[in-house]
Amino acid sequence: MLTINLIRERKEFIIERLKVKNFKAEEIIEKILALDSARREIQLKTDSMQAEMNLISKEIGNLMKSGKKEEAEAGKVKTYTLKEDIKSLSDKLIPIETDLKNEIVRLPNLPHESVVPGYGADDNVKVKEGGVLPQLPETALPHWDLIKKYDIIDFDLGIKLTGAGFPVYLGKGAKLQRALINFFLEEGGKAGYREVMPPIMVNEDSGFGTGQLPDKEGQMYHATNDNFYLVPTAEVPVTNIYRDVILSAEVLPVKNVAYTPCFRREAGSWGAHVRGLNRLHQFDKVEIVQIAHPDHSYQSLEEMVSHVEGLVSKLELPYRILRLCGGDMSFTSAVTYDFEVWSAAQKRWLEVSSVSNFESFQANRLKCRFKEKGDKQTRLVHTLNGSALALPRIVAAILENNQTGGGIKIPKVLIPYTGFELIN
RNA sequence: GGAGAAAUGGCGGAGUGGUCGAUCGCGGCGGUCUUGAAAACCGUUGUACGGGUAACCGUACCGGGGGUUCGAAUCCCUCUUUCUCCGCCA
Repeated sequence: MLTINLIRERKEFIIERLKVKNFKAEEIIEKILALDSARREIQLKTDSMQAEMNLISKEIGNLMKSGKKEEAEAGKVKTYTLKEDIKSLSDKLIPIETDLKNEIVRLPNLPHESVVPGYGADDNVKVKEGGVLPQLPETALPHWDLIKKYDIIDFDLGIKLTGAGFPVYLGKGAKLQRALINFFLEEGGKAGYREVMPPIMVNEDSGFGTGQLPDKEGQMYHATNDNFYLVPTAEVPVTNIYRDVILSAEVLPVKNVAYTPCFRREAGSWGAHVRGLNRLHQFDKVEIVQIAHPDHSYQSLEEMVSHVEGLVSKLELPYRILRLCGGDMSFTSAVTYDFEVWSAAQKRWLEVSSVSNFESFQANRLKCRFKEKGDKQTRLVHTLNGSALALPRIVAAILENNQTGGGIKIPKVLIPYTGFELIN
């Protein structure tokens, strides 16, 4: 959520910037500014009426004390109409404030000045490519055939237990999941992230804080009896730790890493290119989250990108890093880097990580602020997060890229975690 | 799930209708003293919105929401959370 001050002061700038995200902001901004000035006008009136009211009440108190009952009664009479006026004015204020918030929430985050305009994946900018593309024989199998061959993931069983998109990991398949989770958490710890194990259901306030609610309501599983949402990513509970919190500047950046299963309804668009592990309703992910000083958040972003790069290269997966164009970025992001790994049998790049700086956009919703030592004013922090990493497509790439006649080779760094070198 | 008690500033803890944004203690910050530190002493100490170039001023906030009253931290209703006891339970 953009701050009202920014909208007031830099209207034209916002409109220009949002064009990069192909978002037409003029109309909403005009509406916001009109509501905002209406709000201030009413508040000014109610505040001064309230001040008068407080004054009269004090006088009545004093008169009562000194026994001047009649004068006190006269004072009371004065308040009756004043009280009614205040009530009717503040009743007007409520819908204005609601409308104002509803409108502000519709504005996406401003893309950073370095973000290029564009409409989709084709306009993204390749920043870097690493690793070696494996040469597989013509007989190489896609991962959905490999998992059947070695009996390590069962989709049909998942359909029986729950539904499509809820795979059951078996034997070495399950151990591989656990190994990857542990590997990612350990690497996060080495990079200075505190490990967090959060709840995987969150309340409405948390959903709002990170921007899933109200817009993306349909993308989350909703436990309606208790009004809880299954988390679509650990970003939600972990970032919300800092909702309504004022940090002191010395503790920044705050770095947390968390593993959670992730639940996404992802209505529509199921077909050939989302076969196997390419898209699931439930999957595992390790997420890194930073709360940063606004002056240093881009340093944090670069650090996170190189952390993720370290992970994919340690797993010996060919990868490329993209900077998303305006049109392909999320609503809340200011800058996003996507990581893709090469899936050799599908002959496709698969997105395995998205690392973003949200600047103060989430912080403003979260009311997460910090204070400089000796400073009276609070300022909004910057929040950042990134997958480090999401498991299913990493598994798909490992399975496909490392297949041999004798089985699937486990990347060296993972062997201490899996306890085996080969899936056969 | 049932019965009872409670929720106050960073923390502890007063305050049961009027000058209370809130006594006091601890902590934090600034200072005096000291070669330095500690101790002692003095001062200071929340957030948001609005007005003002600023100094500053106004308003709101005592778990959340609503009500009674000229006036609510204090009374009433409701929700949430915590604690104690009982029940159930991995």
